[in-house]
Amino acid sequence: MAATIKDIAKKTGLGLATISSYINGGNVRETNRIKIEEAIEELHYEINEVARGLKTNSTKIIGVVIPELNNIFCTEIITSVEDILRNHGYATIVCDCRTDVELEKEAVDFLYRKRVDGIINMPVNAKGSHLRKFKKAGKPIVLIDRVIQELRCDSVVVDNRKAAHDAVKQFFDQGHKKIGIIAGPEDISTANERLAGYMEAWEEQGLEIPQSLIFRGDYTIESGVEGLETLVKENPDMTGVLLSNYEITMGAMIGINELGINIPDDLSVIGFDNLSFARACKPKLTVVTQPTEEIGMQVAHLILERLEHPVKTAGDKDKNNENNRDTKDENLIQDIKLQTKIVEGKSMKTIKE
Amino acid sequence: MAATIKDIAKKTGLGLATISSYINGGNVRETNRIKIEEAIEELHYEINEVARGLKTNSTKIIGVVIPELNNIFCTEIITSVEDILRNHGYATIVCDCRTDVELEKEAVDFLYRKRVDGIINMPVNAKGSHLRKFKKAGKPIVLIDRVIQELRCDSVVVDNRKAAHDAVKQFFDQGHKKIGIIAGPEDISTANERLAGYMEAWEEQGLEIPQSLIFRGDYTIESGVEGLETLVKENPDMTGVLLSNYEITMGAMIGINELGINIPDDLSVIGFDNLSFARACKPKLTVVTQPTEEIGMQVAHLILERLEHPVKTAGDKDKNNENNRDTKDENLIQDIKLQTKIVEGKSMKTIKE
DNA sequence: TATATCATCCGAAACGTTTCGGTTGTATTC
DNA sequence: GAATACAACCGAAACGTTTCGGATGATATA
Repeated sequence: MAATIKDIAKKTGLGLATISSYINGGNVRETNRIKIEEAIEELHYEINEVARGLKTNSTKIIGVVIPELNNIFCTEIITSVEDILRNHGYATIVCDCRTDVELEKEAVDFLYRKRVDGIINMPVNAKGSHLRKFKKAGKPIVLIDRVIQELRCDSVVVDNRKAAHDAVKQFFDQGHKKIGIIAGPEDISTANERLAGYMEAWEEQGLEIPQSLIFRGDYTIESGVEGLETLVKENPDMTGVLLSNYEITMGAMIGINELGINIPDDLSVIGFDNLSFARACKPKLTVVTQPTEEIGMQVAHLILERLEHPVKTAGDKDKNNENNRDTKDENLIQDIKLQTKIVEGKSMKTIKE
Repeated sequence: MAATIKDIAKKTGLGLATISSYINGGNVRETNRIKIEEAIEELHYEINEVARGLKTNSTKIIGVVIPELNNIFCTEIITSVEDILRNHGYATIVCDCRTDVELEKEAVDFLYRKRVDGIINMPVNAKGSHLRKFKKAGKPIVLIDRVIQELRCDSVVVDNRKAAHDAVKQFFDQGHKKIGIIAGPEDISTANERLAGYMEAWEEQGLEIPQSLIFRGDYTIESGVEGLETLVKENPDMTGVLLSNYEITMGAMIGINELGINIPDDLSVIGFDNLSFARACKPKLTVVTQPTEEIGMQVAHLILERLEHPVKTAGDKDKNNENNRDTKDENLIQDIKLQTKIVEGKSMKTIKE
């Protein structure tokens, strides 16, 4: 049906190899160049990337597996990643796995069968078995936002512990004593790190944390609503609360709205991410923001680097470095950690002694 | 490197065709089944979809081209589409074209070269030349949200005119007289339809619209901020405003916040989309909501239908129906139009006579 | 003019599947 | 036990590229 390189060869009277060479940037005689271009135009020839991929054993596609497409933190990063990869000739297949481990594995397997050249993953949890195929095949893997202990590979994360610590410290500095947190689920490392930062700030004050001030949500809007209502009910004396991701922040604002709580007079809050949302809240929210665009840039550059200088797999090593096996790889691994910052709003009250 | 069907054949002593048949659900003797499965396990065989795609001339991939990944309206729809397609054995490649016509064309061309089986597009503007290749190749196209006049193909849209009309009518019903709108850009059909609905409601009242009440934004947060500030400044007597998409709604809320305007006492508003955001606003916003999940479902089913019963291209027709050319196709085309609904909040004031 | 150099061109083989048409072997029927 | 039916099996060709090694022709050099 569609025109092939053979049709072009036939039409121009040239050989297959010549057409192929021309298409891939090779030189041909001027008269032939014209003939080829005319034939391409006339037959509506378009290169068949499937065939090319089979032959070259590289698809120029990077797989991206994220827990949720419908999540601004993810999409901001992906937008940034895509931009850079596209400018380097790579396309992306984005797979949303609905925060489901099964679907995540399916997505990774699917991408493997599609023979993508590398994979970028914001993992659902801290296990990494689903990525083993890629590791074994020597194809680059870059993790976003969450690291996987059992799988050594490049990653880009933010300093979650410090982010939460600094936010909670700000509460203490402003004279707050009862500071709550709506944390994320236990199987997500960022959630645990943020909770750890929260605890660390308490420890610095030499204070014991009342357990009732910690609510474990699951990074959803609903858990934000529920968390806020629970915390407020169980801690009538709570004066501040840290909302540990964007969905929880939004959920908490809904709860605050419905309960008729006044910010910052009744309660001070520090939210997370999405500056536009923070500005649209009344009063404007103080939030911790993550450098999503920067994350995307780092991720993209990391994987491009690996695509050009692949890490040797164990099988490739020659006799010389049989002893220091893997050490080279290990040394090459890059763990990039970026810093968050706090953008001041009007949701924080200063409590006088 | 990676194991192939040949390796399995060699290892099991069976023929190539047998392995292939087994992989595709064919029957083999029980003893052979075990041998094959063992070999697959041992050699870590994974089917090569690139090779399969070349041979079968079908990739089981649907391309999705949208103006912006970083847009909740888009991602909600895609999430829903993806879910259904995946359950029918199709994967998706999502391309964000940054609301740029050039990039949109590049994305479509890219997907064509990748030989995707069909394409779903939320077009940047009303021209459709970028999709011609797919039309010509007889591959299904489904448009979302915006129709393209010159290109007859399936589409799923919402009744934008009625959506805006009903919202504005509600303002009039509540006694408002000076009702503004922050509209979208002129080259996007939904923006024009919503503006038309706004005008229609005015006409029903037999009133002339002061031009100063109409602000043309571009569907971004920034234009929402700017639009609100402009409208308020130029129309001190404006009592209500319709915000014609989610970004504009958020932007307007930022503007309202910064100007210290009280809702609904100083100004009543009706926003668009994203119910969670509406609930998080203070007071809770009244919004027009679009059925994103339903849109996604319809889109997915439409393209699945077409994949199974492809429309005949002009070239395929035989002599018998040479006269009624294309009529069959035309009749088959489905334009699905869905309705929005208004979710009441507390951002609307009733004005007494 | 003869030789060397170099750009351009070429066909065949290969990538890993699916599929066609045909062969083998087992079970069923008479 | 022969004839029949049918499931299971098989190799070769094909899908549309890239690439290898070599052939051809034009130009520069002697």
